Amino acid sequence: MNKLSYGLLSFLSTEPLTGYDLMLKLNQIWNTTHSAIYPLLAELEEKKYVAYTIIGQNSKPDKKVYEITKAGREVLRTWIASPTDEAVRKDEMMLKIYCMQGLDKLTMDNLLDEMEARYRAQLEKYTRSLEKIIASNNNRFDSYNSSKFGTFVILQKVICDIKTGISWCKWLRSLCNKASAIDCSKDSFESFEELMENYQVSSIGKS
Amino acid sequence: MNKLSYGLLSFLSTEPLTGYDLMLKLNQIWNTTHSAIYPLLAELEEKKYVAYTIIGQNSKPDKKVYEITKAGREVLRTWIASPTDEAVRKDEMMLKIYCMQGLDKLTMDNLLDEMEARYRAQLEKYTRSLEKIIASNNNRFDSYNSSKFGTFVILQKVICDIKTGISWCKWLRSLCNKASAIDCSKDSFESFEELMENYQVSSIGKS
DNA sequence: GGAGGCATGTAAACCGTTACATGATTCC
DNA sequence: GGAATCATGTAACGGTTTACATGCCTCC
Repeated sequence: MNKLSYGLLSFLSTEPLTGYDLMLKLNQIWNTTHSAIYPLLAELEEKKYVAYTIIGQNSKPDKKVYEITKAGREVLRTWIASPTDEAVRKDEMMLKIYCMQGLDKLTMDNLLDEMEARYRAQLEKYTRSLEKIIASNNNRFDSYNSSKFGTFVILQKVICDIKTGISWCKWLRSLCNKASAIDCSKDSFESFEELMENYQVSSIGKS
Repeated sequence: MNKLSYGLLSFLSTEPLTGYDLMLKLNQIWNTTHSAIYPLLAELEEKKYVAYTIIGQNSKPDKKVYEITKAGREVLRTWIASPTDEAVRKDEMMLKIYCMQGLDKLTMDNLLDEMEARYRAQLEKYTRSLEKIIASNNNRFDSYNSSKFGTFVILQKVICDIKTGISWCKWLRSLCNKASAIDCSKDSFESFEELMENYQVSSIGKS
């Protein structure tokens, strides 16, 4: 049972899904491919943590719709109570940004353009996902036990992270365009970090 | 030349470092282990992209301090101009949060506690790193071409992401403690996403 | 005495991605 | 006609992690 196996069980815990659906949904928060998913689903089925039903479709290939079993939910519960590993992050763009001191203005501008465009594409994609989730739930959740509530709160975070990314791109671009030196001790310095701090303390810190 | 190899060259582009140092620094933005780094450094040395000097230390093991070569910088430049892959994210905690609909209050509270504690530990660690960078640069950067400027701007983003995480934990906890239903269409709904949006449009969007 | 940090390295096991493979339909 | 979407699967390769291996120093 590797982490992706638990990821599959997690997503099956709220609704029955095909391997293909699992790939699409999981990819929103956990990078993976269908080639990794199909063999794991077969293993989970052998272990009786999931069961599938074959649905024949006309004009589309047959599909296997997987459901989690009681044994599967039990394994999930054990995993959730066990220690959690740190998040894995590997962002090639950040490595390139690290090199900025050695880059000419044009290359730097191109990098920032590419980065901001990517964030904007992601923002549109995830915003649409969130709108769908909210609409399919008729604009309300009875409690955190509602189905789709997990997706709802995760999408909120993902979207905020992307927006932070876009703001950061803008902030970085303005710093690169500056003719004068950057004085970090000066009060007027537009520190990205400080801006965020002011916001968060005043708006959420109190709750 | 895989991505980690370029990561090593990136970090060597600003200062000479040992394999051990590279592991510590890279880990701030790119999860890896020393076992992956040492063989790659040997390969980079064979290809003449890096060169090392052995430094004998008393009371500590000898170390190999690596420097990037002209050929290495050339490869870096080519890589930076080439297409960039999407970031890889694998966060086990998010998978567990996805399952929240099936969790009892106690398990949920424990998860949120664990998550917030982790974010706070990260915040302290990265804040210290940032302070060191700023202090070692005497509170100023002449331009984006300054050494350490890459680390400076990346740390700002990392810290903001962590702070967003902490705020999100608080927001989520308040939602879980709510007795009444959550109405997303209502004006008074504390949408995490909307809060962030208001902030970012007013403070940075204009620049 | 044991744990942890500094410092390097190898080997095996495991995991993940890419490419191969198939096939019908829809859209440009 | 070609590309994209739905839908499943396997095989080979490459990458990553864990464990093994060493050794000295410092701090508790």
